[in-house]
Amino acid sequence: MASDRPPRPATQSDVAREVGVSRTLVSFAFRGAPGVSDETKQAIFAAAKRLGYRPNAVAADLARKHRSAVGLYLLDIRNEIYADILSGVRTALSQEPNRLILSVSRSVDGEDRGAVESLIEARVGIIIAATLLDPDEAVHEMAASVPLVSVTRPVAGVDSVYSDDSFGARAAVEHLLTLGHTRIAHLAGPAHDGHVVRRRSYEQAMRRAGLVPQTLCADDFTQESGHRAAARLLGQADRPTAIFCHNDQLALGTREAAYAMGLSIPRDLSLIGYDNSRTAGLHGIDLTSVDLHAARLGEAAGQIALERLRNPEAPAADRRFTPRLVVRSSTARPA
Amino acid sequence: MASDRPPRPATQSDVAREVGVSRTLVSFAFRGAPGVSDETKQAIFAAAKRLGYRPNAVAADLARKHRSAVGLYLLDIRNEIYADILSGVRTALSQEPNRLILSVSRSVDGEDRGAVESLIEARVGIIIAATLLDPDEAVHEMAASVPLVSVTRPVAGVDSVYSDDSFGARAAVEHLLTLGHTRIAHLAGPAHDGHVVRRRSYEQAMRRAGLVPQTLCADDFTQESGHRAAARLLGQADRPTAIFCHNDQLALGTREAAYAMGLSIPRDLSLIGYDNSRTAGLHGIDLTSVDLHAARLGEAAGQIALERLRNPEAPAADRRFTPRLVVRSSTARPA
DNA sequence: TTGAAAGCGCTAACAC
DNA sequence: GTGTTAGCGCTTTCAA
Repeated sequence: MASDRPPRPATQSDVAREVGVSRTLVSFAFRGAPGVSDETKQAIFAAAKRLGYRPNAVAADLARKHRSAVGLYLLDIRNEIYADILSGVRTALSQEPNRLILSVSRSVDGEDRGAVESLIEARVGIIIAATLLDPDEAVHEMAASVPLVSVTRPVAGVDSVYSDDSFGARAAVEHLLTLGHTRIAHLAGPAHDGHVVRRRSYEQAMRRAGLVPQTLCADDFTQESGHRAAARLLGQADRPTAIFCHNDQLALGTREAAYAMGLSIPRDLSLIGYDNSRTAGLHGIDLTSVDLHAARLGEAAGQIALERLRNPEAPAADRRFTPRLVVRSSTARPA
Repeated sequence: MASDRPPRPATQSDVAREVGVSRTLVSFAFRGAPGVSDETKQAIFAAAKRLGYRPNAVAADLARKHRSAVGLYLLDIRNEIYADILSGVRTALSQEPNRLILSVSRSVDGEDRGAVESLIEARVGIIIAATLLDPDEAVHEMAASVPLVSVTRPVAGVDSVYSDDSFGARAAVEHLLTLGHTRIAHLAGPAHDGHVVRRRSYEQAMRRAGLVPQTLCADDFTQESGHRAAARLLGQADRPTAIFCHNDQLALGTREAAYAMGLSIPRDLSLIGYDNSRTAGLHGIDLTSVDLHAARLGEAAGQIALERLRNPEAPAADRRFTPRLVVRSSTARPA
């Protein structure tokens, strides 16, 4: 109800006046700083409650010299790995008092400086960014304004926490090769800096096996784009017997496209995704996928962020995790 | 690189000094306010760029009288409907300059005042909350500190945007009744205020049909909880032939539990979810589900928030949408 | 243990 | 079109 809301929210001064102490003490009391007697504290909290006082984080942030808030940028809220990364970051920060400010990209198809800018303007002390699609120079530019931890993508000279995409992609392709596939296509996302590792690794593995790589780029990383792109790929005369997709969403889209064309998985088409999302493991989906341990990446990123806040001059961290191929029944020998 | 970062970020004053004008003009220029000559504007932007100036949103927020930021609280980042709600809210706000501040609950199992508090402390002008699990009084308390729009849950006297859960649940149960089921169980989430509508509606529909309702509450709204609860339910001697779940995640967990016990869907068990998430529509999942049009709820909530900001005294909005049962192949006549 | 006072970087009257 | 000025609510020395 709008009507019974006070016109002006209570401030520290109001509480101080009510109790008959100075603002300083109220400030100390609320931050749990030492030097306030227990009685005073009680009186302050009681008065605060009476007045409906809420600390103003905006004002506190402004007054504080040291910026300790952590900004977290997430590329795609519909992709589970970002939820996992968020959990991981929270785990890492849970013991610390740092505030976490979230920023989710509004474009699924590429660079979104706006979302990161808003974090910079919110004056966070450090930004954890998962996943940056911007060109390397742009990332360096951002990192010049505020410390940055890049998650899922290594950037030279910038704190980076990522999974070995080269290893993951190779494992996927080799799995298909071992099964006897030769017409293996790759469904990539749009080609952004730092997002071509899986693709390059796929292409290398193919060439090393004496095969011709065929890469198709989807418009973005969503299931819908995957569906569209896969429809093209599968409509070809000499269609591939296996497709390795940049992520699970593209793979799920591919799967729908295949079924829509009357193809069966894995009989007519073997399929591999990347992320090992919950959906991939569902009965009836059983999608072979590469697990990049997103929650662990997030946790590591959170720890690195805290260290960076403590020590701005330390050399850039570079933490690489090894992914794991999870084989399910979406892959089999070619017919 | 940490080393080439300036110790103190540039401020409006720095830019003003560099250009040789007053801070006011810099402020006006950056906000696009009228009254700054084009030349001056150019000079200001050039200087800002040179100095690496970034507006400080924290300071701006503090100085501004009128709070226009919109805070969005999301209960569960892993549930697609919240991503849909976010999209909808963004659509509604896209024409307006209001900043959107996100807050995601850290507990999936219940009330999370902390996440809402942080929004209050961030001094947002209004909070859009999806979904509040707190008791009614608690919601009223929050709404006393800051205008609130409750999404997916109607709260008397508070702006509410929701879907007709009673209708949705009835449609689900009636679908199962029509198919000939009599042992229909309901898998609910934990019983929170405002989250018993689907359950009550289920129970009513059952009684009306002369049947005995059997409701089981999962620990929270996740797939894992659904799995656990369903395992109990399906382990019974006289197990149900159909289960209507509070949401898709619980339904997917139920599905896994069923398959793990060697049951087949829909042959041995008919299953209905709620949310009509993307996963529900995948080939091989084909989950019958109730679509509550989350994106539309989000958009309506965004619009209502903007109106409330303009007119604090207007009577509380109450916008109810009608859901739609989407029948797929997870439901069939009992064996 | 407490208080006074000087900002933090910006906005928004208001005056020129 | 441009400048002056008084805060916004809080933190944080520094003194008492």
